[in-house]
Amino acid sequence: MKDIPPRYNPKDHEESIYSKWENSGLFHQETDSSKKPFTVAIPPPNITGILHMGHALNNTLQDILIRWKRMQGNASLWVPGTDHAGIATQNVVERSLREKGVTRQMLGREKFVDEVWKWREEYGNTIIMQLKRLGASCDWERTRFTMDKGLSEAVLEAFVRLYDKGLIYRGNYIINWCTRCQTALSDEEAPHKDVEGKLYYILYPFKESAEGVVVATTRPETMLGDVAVAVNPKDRRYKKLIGKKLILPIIGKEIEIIADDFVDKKFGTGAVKVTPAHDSNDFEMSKRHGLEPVKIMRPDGKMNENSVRFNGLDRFEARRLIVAELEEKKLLVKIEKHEHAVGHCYRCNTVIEPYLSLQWFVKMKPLAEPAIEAVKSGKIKFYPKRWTKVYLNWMENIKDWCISRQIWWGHRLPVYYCKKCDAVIVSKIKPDKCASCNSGDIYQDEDVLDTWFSSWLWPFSTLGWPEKTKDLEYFYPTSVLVTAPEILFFWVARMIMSGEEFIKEIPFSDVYIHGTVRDASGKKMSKSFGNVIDPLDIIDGFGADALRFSIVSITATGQDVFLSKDKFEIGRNFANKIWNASRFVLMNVGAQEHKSTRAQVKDLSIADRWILSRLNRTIEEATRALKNYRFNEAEGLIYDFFWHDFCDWYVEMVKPQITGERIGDGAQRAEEILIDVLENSLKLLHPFMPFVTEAIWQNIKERESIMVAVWPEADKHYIDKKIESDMEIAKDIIVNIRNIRSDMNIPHSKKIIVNLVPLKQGAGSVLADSMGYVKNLAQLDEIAIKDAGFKKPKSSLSAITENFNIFIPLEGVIDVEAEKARLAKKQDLLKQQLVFAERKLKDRNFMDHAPENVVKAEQEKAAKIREQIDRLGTTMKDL
RNA sequence: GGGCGGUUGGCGCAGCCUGGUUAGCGCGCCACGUUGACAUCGUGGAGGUCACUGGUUCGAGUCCAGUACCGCCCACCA
Repeated sequence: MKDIPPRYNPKDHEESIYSKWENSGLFHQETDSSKKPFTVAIPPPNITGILHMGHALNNTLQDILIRWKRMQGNASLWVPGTDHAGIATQNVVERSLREKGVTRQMLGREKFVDEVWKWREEYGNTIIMQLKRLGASCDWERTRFTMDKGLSEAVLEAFVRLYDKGLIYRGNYIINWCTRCQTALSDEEAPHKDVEGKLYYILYPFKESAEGVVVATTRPETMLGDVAVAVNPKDRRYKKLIGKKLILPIIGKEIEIIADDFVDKKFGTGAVKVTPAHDSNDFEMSKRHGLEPVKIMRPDGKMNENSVRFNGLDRFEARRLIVAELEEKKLLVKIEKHEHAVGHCYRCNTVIEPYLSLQWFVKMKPLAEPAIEAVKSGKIKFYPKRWTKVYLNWMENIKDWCISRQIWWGHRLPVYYCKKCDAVIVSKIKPDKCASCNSGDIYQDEDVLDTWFSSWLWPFSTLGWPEKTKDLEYFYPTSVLVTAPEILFFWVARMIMSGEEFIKEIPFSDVYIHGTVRDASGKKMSKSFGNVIDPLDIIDGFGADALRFSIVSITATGQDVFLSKDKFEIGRNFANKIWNASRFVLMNVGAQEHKSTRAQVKDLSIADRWILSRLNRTIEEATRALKNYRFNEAEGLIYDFFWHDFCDWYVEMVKPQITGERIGDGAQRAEEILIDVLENSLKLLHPFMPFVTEAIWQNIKERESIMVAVWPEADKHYIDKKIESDMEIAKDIIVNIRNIRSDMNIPHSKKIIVNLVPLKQGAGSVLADSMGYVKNLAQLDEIAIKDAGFKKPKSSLSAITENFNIFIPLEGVIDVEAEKARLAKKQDLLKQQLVFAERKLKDRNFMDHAPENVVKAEQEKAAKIREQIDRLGTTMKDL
């Protein structure tokens, strides 16, 4: 047979195997009416992204499903692609321009966008290349990008349809404003973080007297934009003050005390300053009371002309100075420490400013209804199902979605305005003239859409929508979405809404949500923490299969994953084990043609029947686990079977037949079964460890790829509980004998004799078939089953199992007298230890003063020593 | 404020959905081993009152209720 090195070196195989796969076209999937489709749309990574462990986990799981289904004979399609990631990408390109001393404003919109495209040509496919190293079997011919022509078309179509339905509107509202990115953000893009802040109590004096009302605020600088002070109408303290006038400090403006139910009597002083342009509650209040908002800040976070002498100062600097000024004027009553949640930009972590601004929104309630129903009715299922509640809770409290962004990289809103009459025209293409006044002076809205406005169309836009394509017809809805919990609201929920809205059909029936990848201490892996384990380093050092296997092995359904580098040794070692077990099989039996016809069950040995039972049980259970997205369970079952059943036991059992004398026709059958079990194991392993299984497969069958081998089906009549438990009896005896050998230091080369006395009716005949294996694996000279009257021979050790009493005469095997002496010496030593321990336990001083647990430990120690002494005593008597 | 997850040998985790042999796995530890697949290995061993309290049950690591600690997510009390 071929020369197979005794170590699996991933570097020798991965690259060539992957390019073979790519060239073979096996990743590509066309519509095929003879097959059932299985479709997965990749969560498109950002073009700025580089592969991290989260991606590695996410894509490994998808690849497992895709490869498994492909082997099961489905038309298995994995649609890959990338996301243009508006703000993130714009930031990255701006940063690299800045290094050359260029700002985007210097370039102007058009040139800047050109720069971004150039950047994306150069770096935007990095992550795609990295996915290939992981072994991802995506249909690369179908790679999509959210800014592609087709997908952009889908975005415009979606916008126009929603607008025509009245589900998109424009308006002045308080939105989340990032002063660094200088754009509006959706609520999801401005996650709240707990911050240790301060609560400032400020006196607003009455118009007529130095007395006044104290208000509490966390953002004192916003007082410059105050238009009122509000109290709860039921608050006795303030009831009679309602309608009175106050003088707004610093500004000197007159403001009124108003009454509003929103105000919480118990918080702060029960009086709240009203700043409609910089707080959403205040904005709502101002609408109720007909108050005009006053903006005091510019988009860059600096104070504006309404801020009198603070004009031009940064908001936090202004805060500091205003507090100082209030203190000086004795208007600052007190400052309290105050922990509260503050929004932060999800891209740059800048503190979000609630900001009054004219933006575009999607009305979400009508879209949410069918999406809620889809999950409630069970049409869409979450795995694990606890996410259902999280999803429903969010959907039922959904708020309108701010979709306009004040950046340049992205899909420009298909909205046009007439310069002459201010008419708003929403259209996929620029209209020639205004529909209402016929003017040709028309310009397009400057804003672009939220990145997620294109991603939410992903499951169908990638299949050609809005065109009615064959692909869409055949592959949609997709089968399962595999994703991380972080983007449940951003993406998963919105895709369900868009699917229902635009296709009238759910985008996927299953949502598998895996855990977050964290480091060993539980922190999220991120570049800024410096705790990143680079998947490519792991692939270089351990191999892609090792990375895949290990990351799945430590992923219980939906649990977070705690990673450290040494975990990848599990996968590397296993890949090597697979390689070497295969090497053994191929070197010994590979030369002959594998016959698929199996011998009749009755002709098989007990070992053969046992391994076939275990194999078929494993096939059955692993397949069921995969069906339920229990990846680590499936993998664990296959691992245990392959390593602990096949390698540890079966291979060892048949070794003498294979490598030795080849007695009888058992050898031939064992060879057939060896290769059969090996092939089936490789198939089971392939979705998890594609490279090593393919490398071995190519050694067995030169042409065909294991990718398209048929996934094994469990043949139930091989599954035999009786055989399995019979084998356990034999294994138990072997382990007990080995145990005695180990205890007595009997070398492997020393053959011994064993007598078995059955303890149960029929135990002897059950064992009859496996006597040979016991003899062989326990290195025995002779093994005999004796009857119940059998007398324990002199100088022998015994062990009791459930079914047998095992006697091993040791006369002539070891020097009995010397062994007795050795054990006696050991016993003496223990006895001495016991004396010390007991002395301690009788020591008044110790017993009275030592802590309870120490005393207990001491007692346990003594008990253990006593037990050991007894055991040695029995052994010595037996000898 | 609401919701969710975790707590199992020295360490990292399965097992809980579907209650029932002796609670598994990997690492680490101890002893032995170069028996022609594999030292990225083999054989054997030590090590666990399954966080706590109560309940359901013939039987609970597994189901129910509560407590404690750790972690995550959501939320406009300024």
